[in-house]
Amino acid sequence: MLELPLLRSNPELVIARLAKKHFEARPLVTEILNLDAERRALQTQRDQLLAQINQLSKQIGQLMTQGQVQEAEALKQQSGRLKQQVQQLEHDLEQKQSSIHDLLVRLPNLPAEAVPEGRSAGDNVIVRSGGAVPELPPDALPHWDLAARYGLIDFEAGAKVTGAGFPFYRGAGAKLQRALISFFLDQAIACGYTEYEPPLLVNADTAFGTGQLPDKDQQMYFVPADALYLIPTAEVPLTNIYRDEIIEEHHLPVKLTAYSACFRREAGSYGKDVRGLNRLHQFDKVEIVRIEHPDRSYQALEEMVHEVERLVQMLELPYRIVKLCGGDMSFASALTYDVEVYCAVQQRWLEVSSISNFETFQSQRMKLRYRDAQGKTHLAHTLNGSALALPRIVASLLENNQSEDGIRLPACLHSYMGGSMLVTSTAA
RNA sequence: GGAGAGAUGGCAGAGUGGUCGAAUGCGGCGGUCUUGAAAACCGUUGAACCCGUGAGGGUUCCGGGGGUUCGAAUCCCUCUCUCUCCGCCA
Repeated sequence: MLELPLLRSNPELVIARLAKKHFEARPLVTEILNLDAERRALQTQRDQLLAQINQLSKQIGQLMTQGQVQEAEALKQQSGRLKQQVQQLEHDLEQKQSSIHDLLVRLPNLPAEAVPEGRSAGDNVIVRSGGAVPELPPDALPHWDLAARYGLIDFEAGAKVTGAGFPFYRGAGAKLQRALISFFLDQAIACGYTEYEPPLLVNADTAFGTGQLPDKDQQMYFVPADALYLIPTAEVPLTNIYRDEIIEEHHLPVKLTAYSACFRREAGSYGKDVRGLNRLHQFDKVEIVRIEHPDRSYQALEEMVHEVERLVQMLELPYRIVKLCGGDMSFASALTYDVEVYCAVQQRWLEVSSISNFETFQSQRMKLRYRDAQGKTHLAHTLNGSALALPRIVASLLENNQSEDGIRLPACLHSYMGGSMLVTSTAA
């Protein structure tokens, strides 16, 4: 949610910046500013009336203690008339306020200066890349066939027990999940993040705070009996820890990490995008979250990209880092980098992390502030990124590291897995 | 699930209809003192919104929402949460 004072002071800037996201903001901005002016006029009127009523009440109190009942009665009547006017104003005021809010939440975040122009994923900018694409024999298998051959993942059992997109991991496949989660968490902790284990269901206020509500409710699973949502990412509970909080400036930055299962309905997806591990309804992910001082949030974003880059380097996967263009960015983001790994058999780049600076977009909704040395409160900047999402990492590890001997593990996982091979071909 | 108690400022904790945004203590900040620090003493110390160039003024907020009243932290209704006891349970 954008800050209203920014719209008031510089509406043209807002409109121009949102054009980069291919969002026509002028009608909304104009309507918001009109309503805002009306709202402020109403509040001024109401406050003046309330001040009069408060004044009268004090006088009545004095008269009563002096026993001047008749005079007091006259003032009571006067006060009653004013109160009726206040009620009407209050009603109008609430309407204006909720109208403004409803319109304001429809404005996307402003893209940062550094965001490239562009309309779709094809216009994203490759920042850098690394790792070598392996040479594979012509009979190399895609990960879903490898998973079946070595008994690592049982998609059919998942479909039977729950539905498509809810696989069982099995044997070395299950252990690999555990190993990756531990590896990712250990790396995040080494970078100074505090580990949390969050609730997997959240209430509506929380879902609103990070921007899943009101627009993206169809992406979340919902439990109606208790009005709770299954989290699509640990970002949601983690960031909301600080909803409605004021953090002392010297406690910044706040750095949080958590492993969680993530639940996404992914309505409308189909075809090769959802084959195997490419897109699931439930998956595992380690998330990193930061709450930063506005002056250093972009430096923090770069740090986070490097932290994630190091993970894919240690996993010895071919990767590239992409800066998203205005048209491909999410509603709430000011600047986003995606980290993608290459799956050598599918011959596709798969997104395994998305790292964003939301500036004050989330903190405005959440009233997440910090207090500076002068005692002034300001909105903090929030950032988050995947570090990392597991399924596509697993897909890439399987496809890229296969040989006639089995499936090799990168060195960083040897201690977690108790060996250098995930599976050997004798196990097939 | 049943019974009871409670929710007040960063924390602890007073306050049961008027001058209460709220005593007091701790913590924080500023100062006096000190070579420096501690102690002591003095002062100060919540958030949001509106009007105003400013100085300043006004309004709201004592878990959330609603009500009674000229006037509510204080009375009533309701919801949420916490604690204690019982039941159930990984």
